[in-house]
Amino acid sequence: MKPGAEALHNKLSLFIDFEDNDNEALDSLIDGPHQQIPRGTDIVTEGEPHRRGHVILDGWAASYKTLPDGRRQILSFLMPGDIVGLFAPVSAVCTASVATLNDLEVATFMPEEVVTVTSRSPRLGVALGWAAAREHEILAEHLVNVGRRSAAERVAHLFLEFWARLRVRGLTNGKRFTIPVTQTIIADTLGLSVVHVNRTLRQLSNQGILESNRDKAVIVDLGRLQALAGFSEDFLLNHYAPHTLRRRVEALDQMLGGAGRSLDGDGRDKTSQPQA
Amino acid sequence: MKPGAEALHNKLSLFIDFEDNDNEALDSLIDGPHQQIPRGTDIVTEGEPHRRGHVILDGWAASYKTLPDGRRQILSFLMPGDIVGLFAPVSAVCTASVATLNDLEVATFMPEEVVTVTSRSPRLGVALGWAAAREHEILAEHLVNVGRRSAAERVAHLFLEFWARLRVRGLTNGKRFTIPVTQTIIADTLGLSVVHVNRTLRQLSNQGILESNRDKAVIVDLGRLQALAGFSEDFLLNHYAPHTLRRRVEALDQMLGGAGRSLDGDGRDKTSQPQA
DNA sequence: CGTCGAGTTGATGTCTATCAAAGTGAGTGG
DNA sequence: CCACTCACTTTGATAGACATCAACTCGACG
Repeated sequence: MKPGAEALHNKLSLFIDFEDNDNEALDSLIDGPHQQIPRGTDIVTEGEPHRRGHVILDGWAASYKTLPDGRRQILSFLMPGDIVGLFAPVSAVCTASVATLNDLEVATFMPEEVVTVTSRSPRLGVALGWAAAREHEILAEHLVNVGRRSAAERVAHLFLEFWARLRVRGLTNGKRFTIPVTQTIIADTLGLSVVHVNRTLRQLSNQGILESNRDKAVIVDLGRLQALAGFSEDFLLNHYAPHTLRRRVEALDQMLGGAGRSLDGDGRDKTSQPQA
Repeated sequence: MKPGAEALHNKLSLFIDFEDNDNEALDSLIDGPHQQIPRGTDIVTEGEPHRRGHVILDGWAASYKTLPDGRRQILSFLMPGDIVGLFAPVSAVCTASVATLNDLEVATFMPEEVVTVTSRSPRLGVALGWAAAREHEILAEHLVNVGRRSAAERVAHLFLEFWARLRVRGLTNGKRFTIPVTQTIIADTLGLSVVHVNRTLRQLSNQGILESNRDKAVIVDLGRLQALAGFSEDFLLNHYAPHTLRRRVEALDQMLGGAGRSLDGDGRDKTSQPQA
């Protein structure tokens, strides 16, 4: 497997056990032309029609919306293994922009290739749908964050999200990880001012909870960070309970294959605990 | 067509021109057992496994998340024609609750019926996927709202959203419409306190822009309300430009038709995930 | 007629924004 | 090798938006 595809593979492994033809199908998404994109570039622009899709192989990007007066809200972060424009054709034009946060390496694909991929490997299609669903989850969690949490809680939660997402892809080094994210960007994610993000970060650092700068972050005291964030077990579960998820996939496989088998009893398996 | 299904039909008409078998397929979603649910009931509970799906025929509901200490964030509103649990099987347990805001009439369906429906009418499946994608859009818009707008802007935007969504379904009476929404609920939607929502609403009323109470709202000065909200044309477009959307559907129809089989590209994959 | 949900209003407090400016550190060019 | 810039972080002072606390009104309801 190509090195850059590993993160994507790791991520999707949460949902399905890969078989040969899944791998082949997946490869067809990342076999397209690769591209190096310098930091600070918009690879998607709000209001413009959709172009090619991108699989992020290395680097980070962020999707965002801007208001006429320049205020900006970041919606989500895209990291290695994430896919931009997966279901692009669903809307006429892009509804948000996507900007690179550091130098990015991507594989590009044509929108219709998604159809090809899912027809070659329906199971992979399902996994991709799941991945999209999780993005929806994360968006919802961001809304809670911004709507109902204090600055410190928001920051704590965001860093835990980074950590969790990178971990799943095998991109962390214990409690240390790389984040190409300035305080300005954090501010635009959390609906705060840069100054206040700075003070909050400083406070977390002084309290021996979290160290961070533009390049990297170190979780010094995980327990207190989680306590601060009120990091919900459910959220963790979605990230760390592949077995639960795998069972769901099997159930759905049946649905797709048998088109009408009963699903009774599905979902009763909320048993397994997140293994942090 | 059953009366309660009209809103759903209207909504989906934005995406496809209905044909006979589409109608039949759609009917199978609402032919299931109907139910009357009193106001203030949770029809879905965060953390519990998924049960049946619901098509809302009459009344409103809201999906929300709560924090351990009781703070609450409403994620989205569900009105007649909206579907709860459309793609439920994608996650093991519900990640948000759904509560009724007034007495609700719903049709219920089993999760696997979605598969049946989309296989009987792939075009309808696509339309359902589209609808889900739009919900994703609305969620993103809520995030911008809460993260980067002032109280007055948030309120203005929310009421314009209500108006737009109801209009599409033929549920408005000019600039007057029914909303079973208390100020407490608005507060939990916008990340504000009840008191401040009240003052903001009062201010809008005093300025002759918007009149509202628990039952209904009247847009008195649409121009100023839109100006206040910075209501983007894009957002409107997504709600009012069926022709654009229709063209996209045709394009996708071709993709689906060309690439092969009915179920592989089934609508489910085209979504960025169901509401809640 | 008392209770209850909802809306309203005033007084007070605080979290966070805004304004302003200085400090760091990597990278550039002379 | 040393200015010098640029992007980013940090810190102080001040202001404002919104939260919180508390109390009152009003209509619906049993």
